[in-house]
Amino acid sequence: MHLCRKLGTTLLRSRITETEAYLAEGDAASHSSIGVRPRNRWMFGPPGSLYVFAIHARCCLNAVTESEGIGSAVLIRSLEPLEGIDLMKQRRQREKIGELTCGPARLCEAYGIDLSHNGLLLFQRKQLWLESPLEPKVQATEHIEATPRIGISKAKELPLRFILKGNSFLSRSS
DNA sequence: TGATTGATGAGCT
DNA sequence: GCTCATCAATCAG
Repeated sequence: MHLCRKLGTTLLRSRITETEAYLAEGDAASHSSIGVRPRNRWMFGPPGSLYVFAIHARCCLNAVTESEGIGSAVLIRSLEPLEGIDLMKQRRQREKIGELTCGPARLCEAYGIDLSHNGLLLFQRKQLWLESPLEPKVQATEHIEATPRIGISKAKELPLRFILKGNSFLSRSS
């Protein structure tokens, strides 16, 4: 899918290349595992809403997946920039395209996403939304692969990170 | 070898 | 329990 963002008069569009799933049950790494708290309450919102959390003075973006009250979401970890690249460079203070949106906190900075976007509904297509591209979603040289998640200390073994293998816009090389 | 990043964890209430 | 930014890991030069 493409992640689209209206920022002033500029349209940002990028292809999602890497995500991680965080489950409602049996997942110690999931923020929802401790129950509803002020910090994580947006993770229990309706499907298609946003859960944005702050970590190390930065933000990370999740899309809530399950029904309201369940507490399951997908962390967007990396993007391949397609449109609005100049604005992303400006926001990130970086010239290299590979440093704009590769990494969960990087893409939030490039897209201007912060805690104020918590609860935003993706399907309302206002500030932030998803679009299904017309061209093939996965190129012939790519395929989706599941790997263990990155940067967590609990439930490391679960294969809940999904990458577009063959695409260079991932949060980590390999 | 220096910079950047980050589903944490120390410290305070 | 909540706030808020460390420093280890990883990557770029």
